[in-house]
Amino acid sequence: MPRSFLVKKYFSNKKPYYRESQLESQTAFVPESFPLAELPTQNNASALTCHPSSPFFTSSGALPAALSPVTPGCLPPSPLGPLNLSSSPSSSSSSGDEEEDGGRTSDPPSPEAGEIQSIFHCLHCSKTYGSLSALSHHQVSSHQLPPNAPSSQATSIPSEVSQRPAFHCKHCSKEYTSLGALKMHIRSHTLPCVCPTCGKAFSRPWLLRGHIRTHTGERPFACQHCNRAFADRSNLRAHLQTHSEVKKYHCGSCSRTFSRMSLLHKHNSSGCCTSL
DNA sequence: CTGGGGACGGGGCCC
DNA sequence: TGGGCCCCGTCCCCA
Repeated sequence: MPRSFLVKKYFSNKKPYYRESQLESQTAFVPESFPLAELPTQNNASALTCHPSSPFFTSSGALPAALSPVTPGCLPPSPLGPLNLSSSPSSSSSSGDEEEDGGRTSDPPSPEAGEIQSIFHCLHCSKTYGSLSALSHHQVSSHQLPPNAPSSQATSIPSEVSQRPAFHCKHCSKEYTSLGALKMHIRSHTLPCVCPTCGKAFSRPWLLRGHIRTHTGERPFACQHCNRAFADRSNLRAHLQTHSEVKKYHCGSCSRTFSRMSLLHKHNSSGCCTSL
C-alpha cells in the first residue's frame, strides 16, 4: 500500500472491511461503548478528553437517537426530508457535486476525540501506566518483551517510533504520525455517519453520500466513451480502463494488461505464464 | 475462469 | 487544524 505510508503496519492485519453483516450490527452502535483510544501524548490529553456521547448525533444532543438506524448524523440539514439528496444527477462534478453539502459542517464533530486519552495499557496483563516509558519498562521486566516489541495493540511502541509522535488506535493496532490521521482513522471504527434509509454507517460524510446514491440511483459520473454512468468516480475510472486497449496493470510475465489490479492479481494467482 | 461493475475504505492534498 | 474531495485500492458479486 504505497499510499498508506503514514500507517505503521506492524501486524499487516487486514483493513477493517465493513461487510453488510458487520454493518447491520454496527448501525446501532453505542458511541460510549467503544474503548478508549490510547495516545502516548500526555501533552494533549486533557484537551482531547471529551464526551464520547457526541451531541452531533442528534440535533438536540440526545444520545439515544444515535441508536436509531436512521439517524442522519452526517447528513446536512434537509428541508426535503431524510433522503434529501442532490437532485441534480448531472451536476456530477468532482468538486461539490452535491451542493447541499451545506458547507463543510455536514461532517459531525468527531466523536473519537472522546476516545483519546493518554493511558498506556499493557495488553498482556491489562495494567495501565501513565507514561510510555513506564509501560515499556513493565513489558520488558514483566513480560520479557523487547522494548520495541510491537506487542498486541496500540500501546507497545517500537523504540525508534516512540522517539517521535505516534498515535495509536485502540480499536486496532494501527499507528499514525499525526493526531488528525488517527482521528480520521478512528472514524472508521465509530462510523458516525448513518444512512437514513438503510441505517448503514460510514466513517465519513462523503462516503455516506456516495452510499446514498445507491438508494437514489444517482449516477453523476458519466463515461465519455459510452452511455454508462456511475455513482462512484473510482468506478468510472476503472470503467474507462475498459475502453483503453492498453490497460493500466501489466502482467510482468506476459504481455497482458488488465483494467484492475484485482484482475492482474487473479491472473497471477491463477498461474499466469508459468513464472509463478 | 475472466472481465467488469458496485460499493466502499483509507490516506493525501487542498482549502 | 479540520473538513471535503480525489485518487488508489480492495472485496464481492454477477454475467
